[in-house]
Amino acid sequence: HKKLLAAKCFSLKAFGFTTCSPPPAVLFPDWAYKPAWSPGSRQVQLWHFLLELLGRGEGGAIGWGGEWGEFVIRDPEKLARLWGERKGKPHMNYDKLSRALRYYYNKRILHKTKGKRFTYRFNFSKLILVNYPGYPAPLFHQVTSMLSHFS
DNA sequence: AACGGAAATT
DNA sequence: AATTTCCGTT
Repeated sequence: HKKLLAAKCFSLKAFGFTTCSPPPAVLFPDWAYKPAWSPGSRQVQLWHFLLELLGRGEGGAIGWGGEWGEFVIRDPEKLARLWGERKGKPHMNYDKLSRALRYYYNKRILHKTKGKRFTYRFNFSKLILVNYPGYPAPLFHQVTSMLSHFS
């Protein structure tokens, strides 16, 4: 149960929040409270992880690009290594990580910037609506202001 | 490098 | 369900 709580706080971090002070019960949809073995439950998602690194300006492996929501993977194998460490998959590499990114195309979470090497783009509007249907309006504004980075 | 099918994993 | 693994094709 403690692990699930950590996952909730991590999701907060993914959107640029450093505390869990607003009650998690208000912030998270039902699936966040399901046990790990339950169908439909999840733990750390790849897009959480990417936003976490981008949010703290990690600098090395990944960084924001020029367009709205666009990001560039500067060191693909390093990013894969970090992701593998987070998920406990020591044999993770960019070939496999990028397959997971391509599965995001149909989910409307990500989009490829064609012609730009290692460059993808978040569909931020969909991201909030699709994954956090009951997102409270004040937090939505906090998220969008964090992302105004690009305006 | 990037794509996407297919099967396996958790 | 969300990847992970593998791999043939563009």
